[in-house]
Amino acid sequence: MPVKDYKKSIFEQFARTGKAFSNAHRIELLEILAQGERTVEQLSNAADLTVANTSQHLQLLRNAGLVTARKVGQYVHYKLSDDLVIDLLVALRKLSERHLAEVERLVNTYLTVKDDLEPIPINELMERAGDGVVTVLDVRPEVEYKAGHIQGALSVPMDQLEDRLGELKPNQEVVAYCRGPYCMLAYDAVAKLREKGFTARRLDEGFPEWRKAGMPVEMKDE
Amino acid sequence: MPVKDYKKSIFEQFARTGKAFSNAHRIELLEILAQGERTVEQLSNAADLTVANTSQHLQLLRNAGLVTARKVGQYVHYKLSDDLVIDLLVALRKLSERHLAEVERLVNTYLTVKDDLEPIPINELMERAGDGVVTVLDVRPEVEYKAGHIQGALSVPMDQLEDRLGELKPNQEVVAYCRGPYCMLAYDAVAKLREKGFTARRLDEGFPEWRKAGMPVEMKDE
DNA sequence: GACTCATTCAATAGAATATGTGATTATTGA
DNA sequence: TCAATAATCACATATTCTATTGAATGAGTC
Repeated sequence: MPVKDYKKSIFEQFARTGKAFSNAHRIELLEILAQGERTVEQLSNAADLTVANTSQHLQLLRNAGLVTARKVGQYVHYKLSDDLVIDLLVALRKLSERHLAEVERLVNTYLTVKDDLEPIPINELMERAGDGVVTVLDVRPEVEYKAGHIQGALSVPMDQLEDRLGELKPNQEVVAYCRGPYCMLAYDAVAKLREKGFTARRLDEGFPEWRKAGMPVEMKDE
Repeated sequence: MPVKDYKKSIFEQFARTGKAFSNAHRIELLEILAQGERTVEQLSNAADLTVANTSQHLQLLRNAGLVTARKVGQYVHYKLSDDLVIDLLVALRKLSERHLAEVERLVNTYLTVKDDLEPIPINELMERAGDGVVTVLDVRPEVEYKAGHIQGALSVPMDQLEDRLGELKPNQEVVAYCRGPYCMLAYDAVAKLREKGFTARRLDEGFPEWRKAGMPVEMKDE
């Protein structure tokens, strides 16, 4: 095989990986999988796609080596094949934010409160959580909490927050987190908590970034 | 705009960036541009595409915000809009290498000498170049050298190497570099130099990585 | 102003992709 | 064994992407 063909085929291989990121639904699926393992049905619900369609996108992602599947009974569980996929997702987010004015517009329109909430960086939360002086609040749906969460975090899904305020220590600062930079659950939670008189901030990033940073993670039990 | 639409449009924006990386020719163009600024004609030659086709791919890349163009006389010079693009290219390479067995096969087939050549990492070259004890050799085509090269490097394009061996100090170690991890020029150069009795190694990575690492760079003059 | 050259544009045909529908497979539990 | 369910497959269709061709633009030159 001449060098020219070698070059051609290696770029084709890269493009195969790139193609996985060329469709909005697939990116959404990957972002959901960045939270943790999910079944096809869960994914199709979360991304609002038909099951067949979801399945096909997953096949493509699997062929590109980005996700792996394991069958448990009649369910097939998919997950990201490793953290390099998260690296690429993060690089894609950063690049898009930097270069597409439209992204910035969308983010500003929807996350206007962003600067008011004084986000706390991962490192700082890690230190302070160790001292036991903050309540770490996971406001994602319970199923996502069960699949993996920050060590010591309390699960209070957003839609139950108002009813369960009594479970929080009144004088302790609360740090809420959710899925990642474009997830609005934690914003809503902090707004609600402050409204009710709590001292609350949100984690700078989401659960995938926390795990990626090598910080302690738990599964299932609180 | 409801949250659902917001989510939809933000993933669509990410996909727009992703699409740029979904075609082998476009990735090749980006890799070439990672070397430095190029005109449309240079790009079309290097990537072996028609000018019109090259131009169209460049439009797409420009719309995605990945490259910028400036017109000088009748020539249009394109370059990467910033280093985040290189970050994404690198992430894409790494991910593809990890997950596509085919990439590994290609790399092994063509770069079998890889381990024999004891590549020198960027940091180490930086230290040793400061002491003036190594000759740094740029074996890319001269036009690429002129567009930017490692400070103090000597330009000896691969096809002239054999005729210009006299310009090298015989007792000094030579470090050759070229475009990046999949560029074979530096491998060929090291093999040739060793054959002729020189002590030669190749730089671990290429010029884009060197510049990216914040190491000193020169343009035009040697 | 006519000419040349680099680049872009516009139109087209053909290839690849995305999605919905309905059938098929695999597994579980009755 | 049969029914129910999760997931995949197979096909048809609409859409999008890509490469090609030839014309248009626009800057420099004679």
